[in-house]
Amino acid sequence: MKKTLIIVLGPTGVGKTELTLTLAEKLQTEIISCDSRQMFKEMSIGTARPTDEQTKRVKHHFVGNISVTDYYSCGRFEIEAIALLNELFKTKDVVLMTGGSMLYIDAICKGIDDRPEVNQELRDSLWARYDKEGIGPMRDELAQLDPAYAATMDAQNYKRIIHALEICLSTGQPYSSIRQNTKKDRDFDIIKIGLNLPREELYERINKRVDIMMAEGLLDEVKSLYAQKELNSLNTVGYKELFNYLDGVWEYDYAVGMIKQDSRRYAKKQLTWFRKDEEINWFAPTDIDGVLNKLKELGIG
RNA sequence: GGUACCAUAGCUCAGUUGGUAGAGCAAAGGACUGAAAAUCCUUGUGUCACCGGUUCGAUUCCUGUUGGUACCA
Repeated sequence: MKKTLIIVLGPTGVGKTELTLTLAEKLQTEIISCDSRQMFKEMSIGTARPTDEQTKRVKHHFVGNISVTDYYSCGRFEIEAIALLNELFKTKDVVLMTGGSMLYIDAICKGIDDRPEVNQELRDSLWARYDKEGIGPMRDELAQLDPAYAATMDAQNYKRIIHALEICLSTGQPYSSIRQNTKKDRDFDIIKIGLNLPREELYERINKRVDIMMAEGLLDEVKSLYAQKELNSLNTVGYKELFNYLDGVWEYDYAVGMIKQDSRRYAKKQLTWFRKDEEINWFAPTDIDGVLNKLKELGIG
């Protein structure tokens, strides 16, 4: 029998965790988190990571399993999560995945090109160069090394330009020749369940959740990570704003307001991404019966 | 109560020597294959507070009203 991966996705704060837990209990299975920030063990409150009580109810994977100082990427996630899925499918017909990291979801559903991992020294030197001379000369160099990519690139997006240069320089090949963007076939079925709410309601939930995080001690969590604030893992909503507060750049109330605003923007960005995915079956986060009926219709449960 | 100043986009404000108006922020839309909770792009019609007057024409000038702010009582 063909195995099935059910992915519960949606914008931040919509209520994925609770619905997925209920599903996991009904389906007697485990949960793979697909969240690029809940993996970091030092970041708990600010990422709304599942509680100990919740992870006791159902076994979770990729939650608090690495450190903020570790390097990670969607490429690694593809390799590790697919390996885990193969393992879980030995004993289970259905496995759940949930999260809102769009690129990570794509890495599982469609796969991602094999690409050499970043050489940290090269990356550091390119960023030092960017700080010094700006993106112009680097864009020109990339256009020399990879005219095909340069023709389609976003000329303002320095982060992507620098990464393309990284690949060109470390492999000696044009970035576009490595970026094949071919879809990998999976030997399991995928069902996508999307959760959403009317925009206003979603934003209210997000705002309220930020207040709850603050009450739960997010500021202390952020203080304990202050020394590492330059790490990419901490370039994260909820953390970057409070670093500004701790640095005296922002007032406390303003910083908390900015966490809310940045969270709302993140949710909007996620919805933009998900909107074009026609495979998603959309439900309200409380509509567990609707989800179960849909799954039954598809032969699950 | 008196005097002065203010009232323009969701917010903060600019502006029109009288020819119906534009910035920042917010918000919305979008791109996106290895740092993705990142990074980047696009989008500004609103009874110019209300009533009346002057004028070919008023958001702009004038009278009054309402609301706000400051000072004086």
